[in-house]
Amino acid sequence: MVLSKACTYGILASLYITRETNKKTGYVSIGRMSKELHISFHFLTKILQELTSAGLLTSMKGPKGGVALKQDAKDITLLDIVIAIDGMELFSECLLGLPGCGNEEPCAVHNEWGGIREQLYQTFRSKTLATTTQQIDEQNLRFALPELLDS
Amino acid sequence: MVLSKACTYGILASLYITRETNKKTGYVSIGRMSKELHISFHFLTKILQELTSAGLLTSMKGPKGGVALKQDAKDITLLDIVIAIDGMELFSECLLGLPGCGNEEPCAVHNEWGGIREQLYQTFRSKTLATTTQQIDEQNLRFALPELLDS
DNA sequence: TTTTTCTAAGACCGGATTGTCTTAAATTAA
DNA sequence: TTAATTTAAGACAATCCGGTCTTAGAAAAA
Repeated sequence: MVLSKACTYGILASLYITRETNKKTGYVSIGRMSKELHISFHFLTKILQELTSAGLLTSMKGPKGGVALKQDAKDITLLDIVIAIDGMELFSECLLGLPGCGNEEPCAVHNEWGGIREQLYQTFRSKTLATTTQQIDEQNLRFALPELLDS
Repeated sequence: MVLSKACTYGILASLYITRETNKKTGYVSIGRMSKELHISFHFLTKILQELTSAGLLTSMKGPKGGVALKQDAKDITLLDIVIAIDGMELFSECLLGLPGCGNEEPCAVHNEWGGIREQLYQTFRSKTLATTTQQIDEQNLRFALPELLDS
């Protein structure tokens, strides 16, 4: 798995918050969000706390409370969220896990992976919450988990 | 982590086997290999068993036994090894983990991730054990874990 | 045949990640 | 002030992966 589950939940939740705060001012309830995105409430809360302490979100307790973007949606990138939750390892580590791998001592796939990794970085960096939610609305893209089916 | 540790160990071991069987005929001892690559013997054994049951290696018990490539080194790609150990998920799954994501119902990063994923796939597919070991020798590339330092 | 050298196979443990639950604290509304 | 709503925080359980260990079994050598 390239991104941890916590990280993908963090991205989906951030997109949800962006769309909701477009509609109405104020905070978005974590309880309501967890229901609509089909993510465990307590797990989602923990993830959003990480984004809050990273300075990407603010929160408010009590009735009418919830979370909101701390910065403008055009100033938060998906890269910010990935780094806040999963850290920088994805963009710095050797694909084969060789500790000293670098330009001086490259491994067998160092150059290829370096290029791919850079594209991944630029992809996350170029997508802000604003542009991504706009894209979602225009192209009717998916950004939520489906309800789990009972089997 | 893009590849599991088991998968990277499988790649490193396969490259080692290719280089050793270049020198002498017959089988490569797992015990000796685990020492030189600094990988746990029993863990390496488990990984090599997966590669054996996937048809990439053969094994022989007893003295002078060990493992060997079942096919020619130019017919085994790094992709074969990745798929044998980690499966196809890396090359098929949605980056955001949305179950139904595809061309009909794309997620917000579907197209970008699709392109990157394809490059990753082609990189692994284009590198055979033969070409990669040749590259390692010519360019003096790293393909083994360093000995762990006592601290 | 017996011993030694190996791989085969699977039980087992520890730590990280994922996910659940409970309690506390803050804020609003009545 | 009191009650209701909501996040904060942390304990806790379950699951998966990485790694270790033990026993079995096969093949070669003595």
